[in-house]
Amino acid sequence: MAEPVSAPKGTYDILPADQPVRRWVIARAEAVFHRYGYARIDTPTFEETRLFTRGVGESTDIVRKEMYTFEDLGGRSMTLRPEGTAPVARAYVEHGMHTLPQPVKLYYHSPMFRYESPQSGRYRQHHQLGVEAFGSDSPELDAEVIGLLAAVYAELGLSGLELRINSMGCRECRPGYSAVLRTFLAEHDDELCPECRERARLNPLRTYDCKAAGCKAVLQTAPRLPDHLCPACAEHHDRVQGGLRVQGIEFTADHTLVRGMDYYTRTTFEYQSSLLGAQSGVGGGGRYDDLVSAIGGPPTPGVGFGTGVERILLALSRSGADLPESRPPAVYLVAQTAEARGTVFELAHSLRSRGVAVELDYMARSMKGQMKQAGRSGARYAFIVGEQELADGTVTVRDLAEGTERRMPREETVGLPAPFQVA
RNA sequence: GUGAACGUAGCUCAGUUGGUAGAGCACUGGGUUGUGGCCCCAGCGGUCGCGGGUUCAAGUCCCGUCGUUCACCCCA
Repeated sequence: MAEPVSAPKGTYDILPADQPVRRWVIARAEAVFHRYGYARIDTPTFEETRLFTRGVGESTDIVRKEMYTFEDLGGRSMTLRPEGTAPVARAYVEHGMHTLPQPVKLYYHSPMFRYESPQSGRYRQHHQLGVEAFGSDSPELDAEVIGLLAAVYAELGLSGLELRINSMGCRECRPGYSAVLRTFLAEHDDELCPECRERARLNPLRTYDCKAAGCKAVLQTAPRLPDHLCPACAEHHDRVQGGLRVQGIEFTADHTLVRGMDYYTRTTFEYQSSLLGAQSGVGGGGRYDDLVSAIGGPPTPGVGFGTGVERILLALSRSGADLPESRPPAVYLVAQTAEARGTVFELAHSLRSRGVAVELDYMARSMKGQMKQAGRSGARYAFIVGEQELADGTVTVRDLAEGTERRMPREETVGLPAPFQVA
């Protein structure tokens, strides 16, 4: 026997039994996206590597150590999409969407790839649902996007989420704060972990990601970002919070919330669930007013979020909610004798072409075996064809839920009441 | 990339101080010849993750490796 092959580390198969809940989550989320005026976009699974190095940022963990990058046969460097925003921004530019009425509101559902060590709720291939709105710098749009994500979670019955928000400032005020923070960190160099010393030089804001006790202690006394926002950013931040209050959304301001992509400006936010353990983030996003120009487009503001399908599923299953299961066939056809099989096969075709979901036996099972299958399949009806039915052109229709049955001509079976007609 | 625990039938697991593998569920058949979901009986199914080592003998001890889980880290 050949050596067995298993799915790559950190990946998984989405089995038939897993599909219904997943499809339900995606469909409900899409319904909410449409309600808020977002249209679907699909971008390629891989992109030129420089889209991410320029868009997401050279100093981020994603770019530095988590990308699936490869050279194609033409010698071009390609990367499996690690996040959804940069590709959608690329498509916005490439298709001249700045000529459309702004803002342009797009959503996606796509697999993402990151070379990380897997654990619960963290995979090398996972799926995100996300939205991006380009072309408006209105703080109401930030508040709406945050509210939209809350609406998605509400639609799915996901509760117990905590929302944290922050402002990263803009290109006017952030460099000033960065410099102040860098100076401060330099003064406390000996108290920082080695990685943070590096971060302090390259991108001081990244030190907020660190969980080391020493670094956290230093940052407790560090100059705070909110105190260094320019008047325009401060006002924007206030108005976002006002917009959240209007929608009745509770949040906590967290000035240490720094997300993993360098493109964020002004608003950042994150929803966390206590049901998820260490990987508590269910979804998050923010504003990225410099991203489009960074990848070669016209200066265009934008705001959006991404939320993890697997994390939603995990939180949902741990919350003990009632979740959808797979749909059974409406009818299971039973051939009592070998001679009846031909008629049953014909009947299956005829019913299916009228839109009825039909299942039947392919394993030459006994009648009892077929009845057993019929019961387990969850079908409402068993249609039984035996010697007598064969002789007079009828079929015995057994209602498996009621335990009742009657004979009727085969042509009349399609007239049975729902759920018979459920496809 | 670092640390810890775990890795036995498709699934969930048991396996005593090392003596060449078991249960439940699932699957197949049967329980007197035209009928399911319950019950009973039988059957199918395992290179004990993989590779080395110690031993007369290893699922059981040791080392390595791969994988899973948890934590660090990072994020969805």
